[in-house]
Amino acid sequence: MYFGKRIKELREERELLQRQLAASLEIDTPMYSKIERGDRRAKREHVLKLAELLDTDPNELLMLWLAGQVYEIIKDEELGLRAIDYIKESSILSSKSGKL
Amino acid sequence: MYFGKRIKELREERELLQRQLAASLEIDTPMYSKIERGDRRAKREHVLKLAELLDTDPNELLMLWLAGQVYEIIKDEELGLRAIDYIKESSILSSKSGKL
DNA sequence: TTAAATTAGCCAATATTTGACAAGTCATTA
DNA sequence: TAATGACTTGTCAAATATTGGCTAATTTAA
Repeated sequence: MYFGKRIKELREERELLQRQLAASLEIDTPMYSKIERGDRRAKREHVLKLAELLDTDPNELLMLWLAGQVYEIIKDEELGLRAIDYIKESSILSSKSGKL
Repeated sequence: MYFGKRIKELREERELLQRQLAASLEIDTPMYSKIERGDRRAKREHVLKLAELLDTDPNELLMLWLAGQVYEIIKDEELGLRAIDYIKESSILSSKSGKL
């Protein structure tokens, strides 16, 4: 499950149209369509707004949105998994102790 | 240990000057300095070239370089670690089975 | 103090991303 | 079949971000 697929799923459950969500996000329908298909990246504010509009957990959407961005970086990289393991190990995120 | 810090370490071990590496990479010294301090991002080709010039494992440098980029995305995000855990779990990387 | 090495700040060139539009497909219905 | 509505595709210019290079400042070492 990835971000675009998830918001499409939720939109269909709520029986909303792309043009309705697009209007709420103040973007045009083609743009929204592209976000749903992963062709364009949603802005952070759009993710939060979508969680509202779709009445769903913003953290779930944010997490999927972030994962998508990280994936974009490592998808073609042999060492991608090792790199994210390395980040986890250095545990700089939770401890706020340093930077990469 | 992060990318910039590591190449600085290696450079000093080899007793090389920034301007020497900069010249080899065909960028100017201030630019190289910024890469070392994490102010600017090295290009992938620069990473490989640096591994050569510093006579070190290219995979180590590439991994650190990737980790730095991933870190840039999640560093200020509460959900950053969950996002990378999610990527690992979905194991789309090794299996090449899908996308986020 | 000098000179070399490194860093900081700025700016223009370049690249990437964004949003908008027009036109297209596809499915449904009159 | 024709028309309508929902969604998608492609293209383009505007807005943003990134890059590289220059000058000047700062730090370091002799």
